[in-house]
Amino acid sequence: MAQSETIERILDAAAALFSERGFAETSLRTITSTAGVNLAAVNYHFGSKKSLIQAVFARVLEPFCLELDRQLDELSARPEPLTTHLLVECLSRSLLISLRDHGGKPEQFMRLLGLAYTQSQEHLRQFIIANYAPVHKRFTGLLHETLPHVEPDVFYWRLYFMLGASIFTLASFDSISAILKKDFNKDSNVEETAELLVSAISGMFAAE
Amino acid sequence: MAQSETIERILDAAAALFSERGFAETSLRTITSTAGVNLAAVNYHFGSKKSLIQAVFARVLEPFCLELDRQLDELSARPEPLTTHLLVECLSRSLLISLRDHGGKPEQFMRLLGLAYTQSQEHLRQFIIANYAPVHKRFTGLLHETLPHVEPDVFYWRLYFMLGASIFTLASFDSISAILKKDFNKDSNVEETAELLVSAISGMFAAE
DNA sequence: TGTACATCAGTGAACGCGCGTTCACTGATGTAC
DNA sequence: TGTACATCAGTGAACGCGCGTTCACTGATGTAC
Repeated sequence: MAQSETIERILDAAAALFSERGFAETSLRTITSTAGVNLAAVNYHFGSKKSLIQAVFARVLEPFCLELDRQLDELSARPEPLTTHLLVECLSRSLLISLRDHGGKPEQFMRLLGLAYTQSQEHLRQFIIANYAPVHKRFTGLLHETLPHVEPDVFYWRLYFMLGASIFTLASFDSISAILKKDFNKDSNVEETAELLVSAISGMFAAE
Repeated sequence: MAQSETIERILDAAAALFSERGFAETSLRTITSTAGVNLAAVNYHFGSKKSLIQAVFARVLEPFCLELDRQLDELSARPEPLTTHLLVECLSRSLLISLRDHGGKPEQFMRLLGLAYTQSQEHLRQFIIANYAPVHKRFTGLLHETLPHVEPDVFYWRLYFMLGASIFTLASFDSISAILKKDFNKDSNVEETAELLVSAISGMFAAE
């Protein structure tokens, strides 16, 4: 039996449409007609719309977490001590590399991540926590070690500041860069913006 | 004719439900049954669901922008020069004061603001820009004057970093503070968190 | 003061529509003998 | 090699349901004369 393309086509269309409009605003009919497959194919392959949403996230989070784990191995093997800036840079690099290697777009990834947090998708939050907690714990543990003077609760809040700044900005990357082009005739790209984010976030962690 | 309570009851219920679930996930039936009014009352008083969404935002943005304008007047009247920290603090204070004076909740306000940016509500973004651009321009203009060494495009990105960190964190305030209570037995309140935000954001603007 | 009318907030029931899901079915491919 | 059957990706049409909106209507209050 020839390997089916249908599943990949559905996932591609769903990722693009979810990230643009959100989950509730995207119907299975829009997804399947965009993907050029039959309406019933989603329920045939994934069982339900909820499971499709989770599958979209798994496909994008899996490579990212593997890459981050690998990059953290490399960084930890170095002789010199870790710094806040090195670790934040490592996080950013892992994201960009894993997306580049799997044909993903950072804007789309970040919009999806933002949706997971802001739309009421309790099943999705639990799915993400259940599957990707270990590498999350590893990263935040290492990062906190570089900031021994920062209290645990303040550190925790700043993690969310970092997450919010990153998700919000890269999720709106297209519209913000369009404004920059219009107002300042300045071209932007995701890599440079990620560098600005890394600097700003490092400054934020070092505050006070 | 006795002043009708219906409109206020609808706005209260809609603000609470929208901020918890998003726009598409909140039906007019849920809103009207929560408010204890007739289903048709929304279309009678507001004309459509879209207009109701805009009315919810107007009720919360109006007092905030007035307060911010007032606070900026006060700040500008002082003899000493403005600083980044003073301005960010002023923004935070205006938000908290305007909400306190009008019975609003910062978490709800921020979740709504987050929805406006992340859910595909073009009509809403245009409505907000059309109505509240002047005070936005005034604030960002003053803030940029305190950072003469920061290029316009970098400044613009950092504005979004600030916005993202604030919206994302305060929108999830309840769940984050629940985790802090559980893991570190630490009680949080919005005012203290806002102070942490102001410090972190000032550090972020001062980075590099 | 009394009456006829206008105004308007609010109502109950129904409308058509798009939604996620289901189901009986098709047809190509793989497997057992 | 040939045949019967199993497997499974994919299909077309229909299902019931909840949605936003509409509409004819009610009843209380305000206004003109």
